[in-house]
Amino acid sequence: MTATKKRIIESAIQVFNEDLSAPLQKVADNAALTRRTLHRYFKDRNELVEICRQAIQISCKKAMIAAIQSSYEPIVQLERMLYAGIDCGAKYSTFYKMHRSADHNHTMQNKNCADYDYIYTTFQKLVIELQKTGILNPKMSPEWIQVLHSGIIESTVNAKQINHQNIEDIKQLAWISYSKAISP
Amino acid sequence: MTATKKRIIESAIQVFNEDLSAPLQKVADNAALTRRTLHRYFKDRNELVEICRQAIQISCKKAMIAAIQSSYEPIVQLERMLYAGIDCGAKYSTFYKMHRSADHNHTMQNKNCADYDYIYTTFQKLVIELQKTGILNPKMSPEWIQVLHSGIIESTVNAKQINHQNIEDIKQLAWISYSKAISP
DNA sequence: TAGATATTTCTCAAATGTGTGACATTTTTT
DNA sequence: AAAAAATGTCACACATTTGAGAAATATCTA
Repeated sequence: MTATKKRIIESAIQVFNEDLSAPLQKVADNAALTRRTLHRYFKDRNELVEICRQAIQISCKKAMIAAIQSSYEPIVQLERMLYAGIDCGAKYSTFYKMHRSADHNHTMQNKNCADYDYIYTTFQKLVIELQKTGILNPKMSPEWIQVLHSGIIESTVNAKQINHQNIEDIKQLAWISYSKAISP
Repeated sequence: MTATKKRIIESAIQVFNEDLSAPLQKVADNAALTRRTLHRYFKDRNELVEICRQAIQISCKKAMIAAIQSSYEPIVQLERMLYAGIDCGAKYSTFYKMHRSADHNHTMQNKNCADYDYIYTTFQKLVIELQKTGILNPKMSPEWIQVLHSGIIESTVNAKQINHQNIEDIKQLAWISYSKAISP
């Protein structure tokens, strides 16, 4: 994959994340190249959108699975999953929404869906395990803890835009806030 | 304002919230009426978008200011501001973004900007006050506590869509999570 | 520097979206 | 039930967006 193609995809992800029907001219401007060049790399708009979705899936999946496999300690796994989501930034909320939107047909035949499920059943097992050992609040459902997880990630995306703070500081703030929120 | 006009605006807010450049046909479909009817109520697309923005501002401002004025106790005010945001739902994140986007020219001449500032300087004063009295964690900046606030609201929007839980239960969960997250 | 490759510029046709007039149909009001 | 008001259907002009060819220009590479 050429550098230009990557550049277009990153630009498109940024633009489409906040306006899926934005004209391709916007994507081209954002990537600092012409629309004609953009059309040489992608058959049509649909293909570009689809490739963006794939790129988001691949990078988020990779980060989340690496986080899960980076430790055997549930609490460490949970912490690293949060950091992985923060590293994905705005992509994460799209990833999250993709498998939950009403029109999405979630099926195990689809590799992406299967991986998504692996990630979130693992997450839920982690949470239940930590609730049993008294580390997490047993009164909060795993589902709530999960939406909170993505809400905190969303917060860090906003914090980055507004505050221009050090990303490591933001990560620490996020983990402190999150772990306190869900502790008994 | 007729019921139809309201219906169109609510529909448009839903659609534009997730895709600002969506075709008007989508708005019409979502409101279960024809594009022709939609055009009878609004001069053009810009007018509809602008009216949606006004509607969001009015309803969010009203809810937030009422929350502030509903008590003299800072911690109660903070709690009610969270509930007010939750009641606004998806509108809240648009409201929040409107005054913070890069191209928005934030000026005190504009009533909406002035009101927004009133709400958020009040919020910050509240937080600083509560940090002084040891109720909130003094190590977290008011800015972070604010992005967390909107992140938690975002979480409740997702929780509603996914879990179809009782809204009052979600509010309680949200407040418990938030207050713990920001306590010392 | 010469040749290959990538990008831009300009152009244009096709597709899609927007706004409106004329008239039919439905719903509401009296 | 008749009149009035609101909504739908169809047709159309116009604007914007999309996708691609052809040639000029820029960039990279040996």
